[in-house]
Amino acid sequence: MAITDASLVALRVFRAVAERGSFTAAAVALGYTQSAVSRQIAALERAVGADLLERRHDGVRVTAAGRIVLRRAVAVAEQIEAAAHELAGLPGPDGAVRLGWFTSAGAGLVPRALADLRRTHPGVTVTTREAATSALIRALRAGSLDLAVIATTTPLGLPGAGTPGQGHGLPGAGTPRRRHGLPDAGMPPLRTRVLTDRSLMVAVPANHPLAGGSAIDVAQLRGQEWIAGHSSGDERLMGVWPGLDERPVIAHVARDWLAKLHLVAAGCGLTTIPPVLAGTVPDGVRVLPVRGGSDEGRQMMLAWLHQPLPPAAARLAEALQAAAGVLE
Amino acid sequence: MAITDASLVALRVFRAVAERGSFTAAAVALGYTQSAVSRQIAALERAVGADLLERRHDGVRVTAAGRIVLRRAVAVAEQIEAAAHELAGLPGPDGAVRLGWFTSAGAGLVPRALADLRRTHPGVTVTTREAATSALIRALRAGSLDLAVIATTTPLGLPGAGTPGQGHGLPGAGTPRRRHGLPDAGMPPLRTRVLTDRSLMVAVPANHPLAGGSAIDVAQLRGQEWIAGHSSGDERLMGVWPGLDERPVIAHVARDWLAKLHLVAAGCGLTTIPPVLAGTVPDGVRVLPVRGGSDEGRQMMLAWLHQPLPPAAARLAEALQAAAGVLE
DNA sequence: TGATCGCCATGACGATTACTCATACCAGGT
DNA sequence: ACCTGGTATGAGTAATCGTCATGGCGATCA
Repeated sequence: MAITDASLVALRVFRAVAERGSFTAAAVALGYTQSAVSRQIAALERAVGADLLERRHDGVRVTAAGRIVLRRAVAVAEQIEAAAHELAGLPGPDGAVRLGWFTSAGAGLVPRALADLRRTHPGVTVTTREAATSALIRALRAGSLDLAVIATTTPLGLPGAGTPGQGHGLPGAGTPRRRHGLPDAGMPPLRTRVLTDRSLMVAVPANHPLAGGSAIDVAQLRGQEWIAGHSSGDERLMGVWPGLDERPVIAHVARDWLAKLHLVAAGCGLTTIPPVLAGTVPDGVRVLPVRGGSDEGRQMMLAWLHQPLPPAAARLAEALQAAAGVLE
Repeated sequence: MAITDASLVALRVFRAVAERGSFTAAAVALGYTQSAVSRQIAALERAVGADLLERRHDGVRVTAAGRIVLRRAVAVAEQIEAAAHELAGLPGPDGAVRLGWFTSAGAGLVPRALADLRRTHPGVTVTTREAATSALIRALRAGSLDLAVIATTTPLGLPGAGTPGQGHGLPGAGTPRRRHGLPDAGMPPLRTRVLTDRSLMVAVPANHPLAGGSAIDVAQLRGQEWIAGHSSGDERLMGVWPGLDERPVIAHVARDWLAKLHLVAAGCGLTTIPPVLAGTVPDGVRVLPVRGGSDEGRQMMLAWLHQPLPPAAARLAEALQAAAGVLE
């Protein structure tokens, strides 16, 4: 192999490791796991044909070959950054904003906010894309996204959740405050704002015995059949009630919310649902809060990197905040 | 997405397209298909968020955004090249040569040559890796390999086979000559030397009715059961006789030569085999030439990029040539 | 006008890569 | 002996990459 087989990602990771002297620290900073960093470094060393880092018990040291590659990695990054700046100077669509969102926010919040924004600010163009929260955070840092709607799922053990980061309010918010549960410890710190802070609910078929009440007692969830969400990495899609104190009976597994909700409507089982989606359920589905058991609160947050937000992004942020307020 | 999502491969492909004004020409030059080039450009354009190339019926033109990226792509390539040069100046193992080889050569030629070389030049260190011929050619061009043993499989329609390239002999060979069947039309031209030029053979079980003769008539291959090789891209692993004029009965599919040959020994069927592997068959297998039908000749060639070969690589080339001579 | 050619785009598919979680191993400290 | 901090690697899954085949478009030619 040769250094021409290296990837930009590997060079970026190597730089972060070299600057921090630790795979683990670089992983946190970049939003990867230590394992991914280790593999990227190994791949780069294979490509180069030399050890770039000397492993020690308390981290790593850059070798002579590593210093050569580091210098060039920095220069490559500068070329890419220069290209980005030059491209930014080109005429482009005014008011273009790139928004990322995690799955549940897609159906329940983003469309409403975009429709409102189109009415109040027709000049703002928004492109959106769905991703897991960890990928959204990486994209913010990489400059791929301007804004992201992220979920706080700290109780589920997200990567990078060890040390709470710091967040900031909207432009002009003043003193930084610590935000509880922000799933990110990277640098530079992201700025965030809480959009909603609600407890999870359960979607039941309208003709289900539990559908007649105003709330479900957690004990009544025992013995039910569940429509489980797909579980992958940090993206634990909802399905079984998180506080269920028995082994769940999983009748169906689906990733798609539409499929899940229609399965509920058809009487195939129950599923956990965030309140943001309550307004999107089809006929034949009731959404109910759960009493008792542990608090299953979840926050939905808006995150961004650069302060101040450009006007178009600020308008979008306001629209998202307003839409979330309606849902509260 | 952002330009930071770009890959070095995409930048390299974009440069080749921009310089040639054509996806198809760039594909030939780089050893890809037009389709792969098209996808790489599309991915890069998504990353950048702008069209880099203006499509026309007779090729492509670089856009304003494309010119910016092109300049930076060249600069990035220069940084990578500089790193390679600086790394080359580091103390490393003397006489290290990187050899690539296609599957059949691995068992039949390379081990013999390496053993000979170890005896005659113990200071030469060789690392080898297996790959399909098209990937080997790409690796030579990328500087990942110093030498490659490649197969000429032009009758099987290899990518880039349209225009024969030019080849040269070993150091000091003099005037360039056209080499028939070289599966490569990229620039700069590779230098090649034919190692063997033999006809394919058939491996039959020792107790098979066809095993008693000194050769097999092509008509006798009808109705036999075959052990087929895996077929993937340009790497058509051998199995069914290429000139068979009936629909083959495939009893087994295996990629591994050892497995294939032991299946033959067990009486499970016949398989096509290059002569280079004749000396590696286990007990219970006979290898026979085939008479009649079309000529199923195949060349095994040595290829490299830079002239003159460094001393260690030249020694390896000689060892491979000598080993091939024994097999002729 | 229809056929042909050259060129890029895209569907479908299989192989490879990238990343995660879980676990193993090592060194150092208490 | 146990704990902590750190890197390496097995296993599994999703995404990406590249190929072949095919489609669409424009230009040229008979």
